[in-house]
Amino acid sequence: MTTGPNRSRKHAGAQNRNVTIKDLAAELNVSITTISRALNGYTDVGEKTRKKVIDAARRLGYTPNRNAQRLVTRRSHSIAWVQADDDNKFVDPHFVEVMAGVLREARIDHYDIVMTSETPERQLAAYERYVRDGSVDGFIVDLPRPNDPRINFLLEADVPFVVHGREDRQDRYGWVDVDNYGNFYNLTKLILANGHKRIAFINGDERFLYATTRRQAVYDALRDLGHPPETVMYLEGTHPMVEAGFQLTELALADPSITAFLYSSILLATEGLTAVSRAGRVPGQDVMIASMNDELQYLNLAPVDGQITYVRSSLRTAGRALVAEVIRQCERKKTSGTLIPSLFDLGEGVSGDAIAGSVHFA
Amino acid sequence: MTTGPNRSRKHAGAQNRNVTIKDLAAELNVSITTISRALNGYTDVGEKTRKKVIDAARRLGYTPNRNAQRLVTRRSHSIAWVQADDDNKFVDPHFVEVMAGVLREARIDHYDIVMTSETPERQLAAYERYVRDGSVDGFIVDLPRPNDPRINFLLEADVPFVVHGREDRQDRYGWVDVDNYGNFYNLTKLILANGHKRIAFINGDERFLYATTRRQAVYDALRDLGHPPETVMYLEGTHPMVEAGFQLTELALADPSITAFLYSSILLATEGLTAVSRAGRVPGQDVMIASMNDELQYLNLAPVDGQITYVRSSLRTAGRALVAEVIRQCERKKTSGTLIPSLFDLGEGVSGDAIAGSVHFA
DNA sequence: GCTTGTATCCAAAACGTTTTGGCTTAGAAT
DNA sequence: ATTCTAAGCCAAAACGTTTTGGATACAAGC
Repeated sequence: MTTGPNRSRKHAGAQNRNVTIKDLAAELNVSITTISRALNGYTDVGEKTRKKVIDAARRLGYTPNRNAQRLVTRRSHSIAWVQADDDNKFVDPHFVEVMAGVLREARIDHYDIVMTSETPERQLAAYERYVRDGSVDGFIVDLPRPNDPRINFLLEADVPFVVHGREDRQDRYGWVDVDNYGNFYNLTKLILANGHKRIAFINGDERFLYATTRRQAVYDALRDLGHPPETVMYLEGTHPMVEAGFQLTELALADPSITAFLYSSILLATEGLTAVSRAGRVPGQDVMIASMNDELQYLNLAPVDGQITYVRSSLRTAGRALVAEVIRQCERKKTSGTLIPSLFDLGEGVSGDAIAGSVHFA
Repeated sequence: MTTGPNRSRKHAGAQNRNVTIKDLAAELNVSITTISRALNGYTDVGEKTRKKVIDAARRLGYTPNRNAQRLVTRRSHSIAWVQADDDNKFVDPHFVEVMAGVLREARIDHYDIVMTSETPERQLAAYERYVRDGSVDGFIVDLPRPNDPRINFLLEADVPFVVHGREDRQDRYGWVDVDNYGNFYNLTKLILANGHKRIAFINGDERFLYATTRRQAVYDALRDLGHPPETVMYLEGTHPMVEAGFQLTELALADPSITAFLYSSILLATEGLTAVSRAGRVPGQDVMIASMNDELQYLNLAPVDGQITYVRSSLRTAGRALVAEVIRQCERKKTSGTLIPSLFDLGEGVSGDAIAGSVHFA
């Protein structure tokens, strides 16, 4: 007598059997080939037959078994999105915003998004498994780091994927990104144009490339406009950038020569605003607060209206573009990078045009 | 000549073929049956053979094709989580918190979570399709409404699912919930015990049952402690409860007899705190702010420390329980409801014990 | 009448597993 | 010597599709 496998896999059993292509064929006295071809829109089935098939399919509630389809076509019509779960860190409102776009776009093309979280050490293993077991057709890669092993692997495996963000091999894969450099260059320029002599820059986590790019942009702007690097007090938050906004701003407030605060995220900025207000400083009057605004839907900016100068950029749009791109690759159309456009949006009390205006300061 | 289907489904092509069970069998000169049984831990394969198989599998990088497994076992080892995408509404920080738990637990049991967003009208269709095409083994249902059609359908289809929240048929399915009634009953009791005579209650969206339950709890507490219903000014936010906190609080502030503010979510509460402070009122001194705290990881409560009295309850834990329960059903163990325990957590300036203490007010 | 073409249809193979129901062989029990 | 048991292996069927390579019938062209 043989016994079952070690990890007992009891069957769900008693699953009310769904109607199959065979049932349909029997019902209509045609071959299963005809059913399949009728339903998939081939031209070699007569119009009356096709109608008969479609009607019967609807009537009997026939839906092709996805697993059989996946097996024979070798396509799963799903894409994987592996989250880094380094204990508590992957939860980030920015991420949800992207996800909204991802899910929306995937739905349109009838793709499924399969989401997993994995600890950093085991992430790569998850990718490998998904590639080898045929679970998914492609991948979304988030928050790339320098020389990211996930990208190494996916390039090597030659499997469709898209990156949210860029690194040095950006010409070898599809990516979607905001213009981090341009936006922070312009924000810095704007602050300087308003006469500020010292700036606190609260950046994101430099383990991720977007933060590095932003830092470079800020210092480049300083240099190009003839200001010394000491103009900025540089502060780095850790990902996801919470708890940081308040504390780091308080730190910067200790130096009274600082009159402008530049934040890498609107989330940091709103916290910073609280700290600034508590310290008795008045945004738009004796201090300027600038930030990137990723248009987090849940975040109510009404209370801080007119107190923060920001550049808007839709993470949701980025999410949609991500899926569009990876699906394009799955269907073997050409690969390309997508730059998500940003909008300059100035708070109240703004004078002049977008770049020159806002909270003028001697 | 016949032409292809209307919606052209080009194959991804050139997929470097993965190693199959046949390859492995050929390599080792054993049958595929033996490979399968060796890898799945059956006892009718010799130990030397099993070792040989396992070694070769690792060496050649063999991973069983998931789609073939799904087809033959009729189990997908994945569960669906369909989000309502009524344009902008499904993005909610509470949701992410639950998701963190969901993904974490799913990973442990090697289940995949397939996520979709669907417009409200088409949600049910998504459920039907998933049931019929064998994509998933079970479902997670979020934010149940009264007589929820999704629950009707899933009960009818007799397919594993779990509900985050409860409604009147809670004995017929597995669910996970916080003790909404108990928590708000106690919070109200606490406010009254501190001598407050008028309370503003900013609740969540009553289209969802948790909000209704909370309202009932508040009014029951009033009644049980002999206070008239007019004690509370009732304000309802719309889901997801953003933009509401600030405005509704301002509205309530217009009535100076109100000295306590009770919020359905810490998100509302922090916004409300801003409004209260702006109005020159001092939390913990001339006004009390109480709330449910769902332990949103990204939300920095340090700045508001000691100013809000709350009951803590982990949405992440709820997420984990959701998955555990639905998997239990998929594997045909018994079904049960899970109540997520809450913690009373009082702000600074608290006197006395958890229920009687906090911000005493004449 | 014979060929060619066209419109419909279909049998069978294939996808990569798991599972069923054996079949050997070797040793123990009779 | 025969029967029984257990250990170890395997061929074949099955899961539900899609796709290949015809087959059939009928009309048109010669």
